[in-house]
Amino acid sequence: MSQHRPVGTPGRVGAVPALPDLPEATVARLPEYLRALHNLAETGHDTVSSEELATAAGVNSAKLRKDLSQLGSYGTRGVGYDVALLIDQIEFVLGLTQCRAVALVGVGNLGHALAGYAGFAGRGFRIAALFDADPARLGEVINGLVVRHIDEFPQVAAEESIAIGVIATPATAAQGVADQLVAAGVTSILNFAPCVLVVPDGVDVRKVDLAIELQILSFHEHRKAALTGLPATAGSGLAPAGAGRATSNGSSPAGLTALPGGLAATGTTEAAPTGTLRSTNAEAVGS
Amino acid sequence: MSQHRPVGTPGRVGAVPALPDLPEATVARLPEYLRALHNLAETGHDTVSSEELATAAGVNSAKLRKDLSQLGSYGTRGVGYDVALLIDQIEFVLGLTQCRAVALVGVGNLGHALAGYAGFAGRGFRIAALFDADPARLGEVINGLVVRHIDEFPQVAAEESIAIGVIATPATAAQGVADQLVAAGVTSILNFAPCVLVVPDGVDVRKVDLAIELQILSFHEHRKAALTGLPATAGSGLAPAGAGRATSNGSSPAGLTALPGGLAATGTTEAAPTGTLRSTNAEAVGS
DNA sequence: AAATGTGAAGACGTTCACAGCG
DNA sequence: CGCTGTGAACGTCTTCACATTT
Repeated sequence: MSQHRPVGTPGRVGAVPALPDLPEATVARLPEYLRALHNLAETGHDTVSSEELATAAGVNSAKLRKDLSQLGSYGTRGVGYDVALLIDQIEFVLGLTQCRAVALVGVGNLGHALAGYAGFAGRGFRIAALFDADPARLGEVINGLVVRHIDEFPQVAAEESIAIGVIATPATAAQGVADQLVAAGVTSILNFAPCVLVVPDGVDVRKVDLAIELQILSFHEHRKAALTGLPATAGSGLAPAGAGRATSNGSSPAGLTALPGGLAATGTTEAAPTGTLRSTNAEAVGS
Repeated sequence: MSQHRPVGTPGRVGAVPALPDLPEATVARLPEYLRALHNLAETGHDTVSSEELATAAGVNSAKLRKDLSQLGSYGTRGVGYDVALLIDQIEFVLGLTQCRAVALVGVGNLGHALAGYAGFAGRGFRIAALFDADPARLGEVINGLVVRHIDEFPQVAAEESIAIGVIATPATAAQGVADQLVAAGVTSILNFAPCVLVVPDGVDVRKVDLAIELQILSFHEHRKAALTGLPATAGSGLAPAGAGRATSNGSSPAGLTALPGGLAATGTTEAAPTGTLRSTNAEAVGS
């Protein structure tokens, strides 16, 4: 709480400003604010109020203000935030002032799509190299990049200054790949394989597991079905204007449902949690 | 809290077990436990201790025990948990006893990969239909499914009992698609488009944004670079066996970094915990 | 008057440590 | 004795409400 830096006179001297250590929850939302800000900038807005920006980013305004205040941000009371300035601030904090080179390992179904994903480019990242272990895939060209053997990684990583790796291999190969990446100096990994990665301290791992996301939704479906009793279709209202309420979620008593027998269902593996958003419900229509 | 159901005698009679309303954080971890349990089951384990399962799932044992106790789970003191039983329990709670039909909208780069993703099948989900708005893509067959026009959604949704939709369209189209899905009775949406969706109450939305994940990693890269002072590559130790420590994360003094334009921020840096998983460091090698 | 920045309160989540059971 | 289950302590995140500033 009391732990602020001596902001006495703001960034005065030459090399003063370091990175404030932001709460993780805040860090996870900054990219969202950034995206919203870029949208606003393109729409010709010069300033935004916390209310407007919060709505655009899908959070409430108090949270947004607190988040921005963490970076010692510069809003003007009575006016709002300067869009361009905020963009610079956030991009700086996120380390996006330089385009970062990332390596993608595993060019299967998903990896292929990631390699071709246009969304990375405009957001500060460049896929600098593709790797796989399968001899059959080596040499293949995707989006202008040749697929190389994973053993070439150390060399390429050094050449391209790669510090971030994306793993899109099968689960069985993921840990081995992670070890190779870490050994070659990678310090951040985005893991799409449905498994837990063990890495040394100082290496950050984030995980994206598609099946897990669906399973979480499944839980809520299950819950909603139990509450309403009727799993029917029901064409509810559209989103536009005053959205209608659907399930109340509070302290209502849970519904009952029959238990499975001695079944042994399907599935096999999955993955981890996400620090992402949850359901939103405001009144304004999106775009 | 304290809100459990009378679990007096376990899942005995016919319709006893209701859904406790679990903390979201717990729900988000259950799929991870489930995956670990399936792995254990395949390896011939009949029981697991909280310690073992926790390690396999990448969490600490106290958290795991608390999570499992929420579902009134059945561990045996002095022994551990029955693997098969726990699997059933968790699958039941997550609503995975039935295979759920999901619709995928947007068969572009990413959507294409999702349509072909094998990981869903074994995990309780079936992609039941594909949609797009682009006439050029209609009729295309992916993985045995024909791409249909989004306007056919209501009809197909009714036929296939679809309650979960996956949006993999460009951001500009996403809100419109979401409205269509909701109007047709969809109550859960997994959104891959980089935008905020506005939906009525009672509809759950989860978002997966690949660029955001990378941006979060970028932040940590930026921070680590500021701490070490040297953004060089540096091949650290391998992960296998006794993992080596990389960055010490404690109270090391913060490094300074030059600011862009006329910004000014200050402060000390420090390591922060994550809501989700973070770097792990145990000694055992993964698989 | 309008909107930011922030203490303080509250909700939520995690970790500790041990009682209690097998 | 080993391991689960859980009360209590602790820490983090969110929300409220208002003093402060332009």
